[in-house]
Amino acid sequence: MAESVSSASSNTTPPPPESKPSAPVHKSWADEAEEDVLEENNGPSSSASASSLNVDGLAIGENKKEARSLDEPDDSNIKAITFGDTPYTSASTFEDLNLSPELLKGLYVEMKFQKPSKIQAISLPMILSPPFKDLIAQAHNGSGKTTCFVLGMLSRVDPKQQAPQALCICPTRELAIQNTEVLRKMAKYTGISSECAIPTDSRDSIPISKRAPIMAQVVIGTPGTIKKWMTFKKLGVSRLKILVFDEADQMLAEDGFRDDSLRIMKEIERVNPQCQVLLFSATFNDVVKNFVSRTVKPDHNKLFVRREELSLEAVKQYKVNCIDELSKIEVIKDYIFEIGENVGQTIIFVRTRNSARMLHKSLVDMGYAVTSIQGALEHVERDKIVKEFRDGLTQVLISTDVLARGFDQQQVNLVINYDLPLKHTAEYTREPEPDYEVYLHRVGRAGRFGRKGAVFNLICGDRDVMLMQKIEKHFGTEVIEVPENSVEAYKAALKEAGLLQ
DNA sequence: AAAAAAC
Repeated sequence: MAESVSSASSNTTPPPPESKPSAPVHKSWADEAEEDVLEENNGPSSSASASSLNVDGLAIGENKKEARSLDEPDDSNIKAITFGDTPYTSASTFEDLNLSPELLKGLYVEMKFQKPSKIQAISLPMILSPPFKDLIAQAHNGSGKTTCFVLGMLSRVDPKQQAPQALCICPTRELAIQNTEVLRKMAKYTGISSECAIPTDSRDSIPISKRAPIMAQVVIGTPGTIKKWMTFKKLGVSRLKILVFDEADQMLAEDGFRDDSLRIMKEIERVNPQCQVLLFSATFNDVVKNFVSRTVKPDHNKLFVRREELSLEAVKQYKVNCIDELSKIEVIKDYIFEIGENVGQTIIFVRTRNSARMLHKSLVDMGYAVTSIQGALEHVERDKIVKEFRDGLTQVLISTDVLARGFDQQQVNLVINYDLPLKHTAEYTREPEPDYEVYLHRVGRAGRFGRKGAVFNLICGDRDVMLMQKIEKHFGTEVIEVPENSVEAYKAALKEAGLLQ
């Protein structure tokens, strides 16, 4: 059994991010790939008991000797670790993937893609080549992960068989809707049917117990509704060929959806042990990384990105010191809104539902046209707010972390962290911890597909200063301080970010 | 004691 560690050439569909003039100097990839493998195998995450070794250790322990790395000329930063001797050739065109003509047409005509992005070039052959191994895939925000698993699902579906063959589980309603829309667009010429499994407002909907069984060939939804449909035997999984977890680290995190996800996974595995499982996310922290590799089959493949390489170079990060809460609002309206209006749409992230309501009211009272979204709103209201934002009817959206992950709106060039993301478990300990993953996901709402963007972190008090420092250290990036509160200083920042002339 | 889903 041989392991190959390789990286693919950069063939991005969308405009690629500008290459950074001064790439950080570090050890060769061979060293890093090996280190990562070793670390995962018997590294500091000692919480994993010996049982973790019987699954993953088998694969990696064997492979260690033969691990090798191919240094690509293009500073490629995705590492592929494949299991066994199935050779995978990265796809430089979509034609390389043996897709149906209808699906190819969807990619070119509907999606307007030209060729696979880097993550697509590497992951699609792994997903689509027999024996259809499980895959854990990490890739940068906005790099085209959705296409990977949507295309993966569509090309594994047999169009002639009217039964659920692909299932995708997402952490939020908004993401399930977005993924369904992408899939329907891409599937336009294939005739493949799909269904979005999300809760409806109970008043005007037929209860699941009275509904016909699901016939759609692809089902995309949130854990609760999918679980419910399965429990009521309305969603059969015996014909399932492929199961996808979007934002997989959150879906399998202990404080995330782990219980729901595992229950769904187990049920599918019970009737259908051969079902291929794909886990996709931009982030996998060490704890969850260790856990997820034990939830998939031992012979899975994986793609990973080093933590330091994850921050998007095209999105400039800034911090602003604010004396109190009120001055946060003043910074937003007097400086950021003042000059930010012409640079595209803005998302303001807050930590709690209540802050979302409060900030929304304050800004509306001052005459600004903003909307807000959070999980306590009614479903129809949430859908409406998102639609208005997508249609460009609103420029500024205040949001809790409901939209922190995956939300893809290319016109968003500006992200404001009104509050820094905090790890909940750490809130009551002496030393608060930032939620690094959420931070990265929020930042990733700007700079979609390598576009330019900027983030303003509003810092208030010693705790925020410390949190910000930790974030900078964790990702090895410098977050530049806006030197003073003046229109000129913010203009300069946005110019530097490439958002203003 | 957050937020997410949803009972």
